[in-house]
Amino acid sequence: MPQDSNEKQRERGSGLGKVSGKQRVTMQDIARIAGCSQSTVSFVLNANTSVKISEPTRRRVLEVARELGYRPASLPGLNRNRGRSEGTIAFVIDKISTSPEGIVALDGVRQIARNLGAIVLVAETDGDPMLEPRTLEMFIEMGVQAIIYACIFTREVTLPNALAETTIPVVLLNCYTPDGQRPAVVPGEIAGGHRATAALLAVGHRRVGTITGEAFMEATRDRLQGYRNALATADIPFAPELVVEGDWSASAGYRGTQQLMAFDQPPTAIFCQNDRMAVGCYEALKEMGKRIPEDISVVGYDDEEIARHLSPPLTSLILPSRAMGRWSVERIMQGDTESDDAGALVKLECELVERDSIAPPPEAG
Amino acid sequence: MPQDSNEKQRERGSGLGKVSGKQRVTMQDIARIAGCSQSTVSFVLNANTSVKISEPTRRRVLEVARELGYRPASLPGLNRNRGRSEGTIAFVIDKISTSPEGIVALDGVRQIARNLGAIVLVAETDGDPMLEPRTLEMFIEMGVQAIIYACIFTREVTLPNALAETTIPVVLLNCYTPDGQRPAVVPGEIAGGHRATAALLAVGHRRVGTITGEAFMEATRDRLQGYRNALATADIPFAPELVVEGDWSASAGYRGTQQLMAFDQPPTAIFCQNDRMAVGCYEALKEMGKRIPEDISVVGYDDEEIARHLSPPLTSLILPSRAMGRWSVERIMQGDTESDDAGALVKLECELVERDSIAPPPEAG
DNA sequence: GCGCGGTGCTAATTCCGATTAGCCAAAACG
DNA sequence: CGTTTTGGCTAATCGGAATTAGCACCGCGC
Repeated sequence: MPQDSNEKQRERGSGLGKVSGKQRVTMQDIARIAGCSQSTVSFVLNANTSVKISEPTRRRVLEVARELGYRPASLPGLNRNRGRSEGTIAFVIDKISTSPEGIVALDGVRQIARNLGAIVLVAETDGDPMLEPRTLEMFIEMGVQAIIYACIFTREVTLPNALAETTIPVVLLNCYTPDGQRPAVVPGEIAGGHRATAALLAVGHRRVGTITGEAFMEATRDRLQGYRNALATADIPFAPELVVEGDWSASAGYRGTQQLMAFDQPPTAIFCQNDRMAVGCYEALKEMGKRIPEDISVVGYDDEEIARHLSPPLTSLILPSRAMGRWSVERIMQGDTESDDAGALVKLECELVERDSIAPPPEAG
Repeated sequence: MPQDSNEKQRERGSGLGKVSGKQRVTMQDIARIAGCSQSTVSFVLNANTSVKISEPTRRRVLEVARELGYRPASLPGLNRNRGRSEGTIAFVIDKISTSPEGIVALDGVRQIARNLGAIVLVAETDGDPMLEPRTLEMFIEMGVQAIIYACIFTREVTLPNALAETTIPVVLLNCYTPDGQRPAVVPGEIAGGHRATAALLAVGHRRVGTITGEAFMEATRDRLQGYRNALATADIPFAPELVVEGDWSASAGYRGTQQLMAFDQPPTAIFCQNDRMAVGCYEALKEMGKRIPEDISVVGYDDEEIARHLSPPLTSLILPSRAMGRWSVERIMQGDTESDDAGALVKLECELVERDSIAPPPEAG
């Protein structure tokens, strides 16, 4: 009876477009569009090596699968009723235990997720080349709603295959891809370096030293860039000798400070590009009998717990970890509706926390 | 052919008992044992109301399903090869961000899990009465291999339903049930309090004050118990006035110390039941012009980061968080083979870290 | 004693996706 | 030039679970 068949078709087809498209995307659908059999789709999607699939076919299948937003329908027939891992967001990070930032970012994620009733699943991969893909694949198979891929150090990453190929929303936190394949958030380090330096310039300092992190790290480059920008803005020529390379450690701060203070014209302020180095800086200055901030001003970066407990309390910049976490979730949610400019790299501001380690330079009164 | 059928049965049945029983438990299996059809099992397990099932049948099915440890086999054909969430351990904790212990415990878990190639999934529930069960159920449905249920404060818990009912291994970390339904690890706080006090008694102190946490907390009770035991062991009568109730905060340590030192016969040593209170204790003592450890000895507890940075460095006790994490995973693994004494409550030792805050009492020379 | 409806269940079907076996054509080989 | 190999793919089938349709039985009113 043709009418029956028509009716069935209509029923099936009606969900096309938006309307929460009743029908799940199945391997059959992909096969039809990609012009191959369901089996082939199965092989491709499972990367089953027991059967060879040509590269073009493989790609076509992958392409279509992505376009249709295929997901293993997860369960056999259960697809429709039980939403296994619906409402869950995966937070995958390389290292979470070593520094507080990861945890703070996670906290931001959880705050927002909580409001939405979403469960946040966390996995730490140590950047392990075996563990990480396995973890990501597992999350995807599991059917999480979105993945937040975070790095403990701000850096460029090549998107893991699993993430490059998946159709579920992915947000990069504290890392980004060169081609902006996925939305990403990082701290505005250049602006931060600028702000830290400007805070010193604002009260009259003209010779501002800085102790950087390791040269190869982006945070170092960017914070230094901000430092230079601030000097330029204030029409102060950049003096290379006032830049000392450190390695984020307290002892590097100690040595760097000694080096800076040994000049005939030592700086009247030091911008330590993280708080741990500021600790070493404090120590060196106190050994020299210098008072902070009367004799010399200091600014840190990262606003770690210790900044509050130094004497005097250290002016520092807050890494927007929590805000990045929040942004990620918000981005995921809005992505549901408007997912056009997928590849925007967003930078969030590093706020300045003014404490008592800055004062006008001695001469400037 | 009866032989064939026999063979098949043998094949199926062979996995009974240990031997990792190849075959997954299917609805068919449940149906056979419960004496009904697969459909019926499906209806019962999905609480599908479109078909009526009598209460006795329903219960029988549920019972059998529980006994066999039924799990939705998850995927359609995937059952055999791909272990979706096989090799994953769920770590569910109430609060992880607020204090380092949770993270350290997690780290211990991950260390061991890593060696086994297992992925650790973390979820923080805030102890939320809605979120927690949802999270646990999700993990169970997801098919994780085991669940570690952790609390940030040592305490007795009533096992969430999801955990009480599930057949997958569950370990309690830093909490336990009164009836020992599941294996559990907690720190040996009584022994710890004993050890802290004994360290003071060993160098000659006879009047040892202590500042406790909040009275309702188990850690407080146990550490105090250890303190009393140590006194008793050294044949020193317990003096109630030397016990001051605090609340774990630095200011409680400060006030408690003032209170203790106001006696005609002030103590020559103070056991602060956590490091934060020891910070307040140090402060109070310094204000009074007392030297540590020459005039008065101090012991902390928890060995937080700050203990190392006090002046003089504080002798403290390490919470065995990492060890508890490790123990949990090991327990899970051995549970595969020998799962008899399920309900053992294991206490792990709190190690004493000797630094420079203990010396013999002034008079005792 | 006969339809009638409800309860409790099952047989049969269906769905998604994995897997096996094997087809076909092009490449390599003799 | 015929034969074997092998790369690339599909048809057919299978398995777990949901679902539809409907069967058997029981009590009930007439």
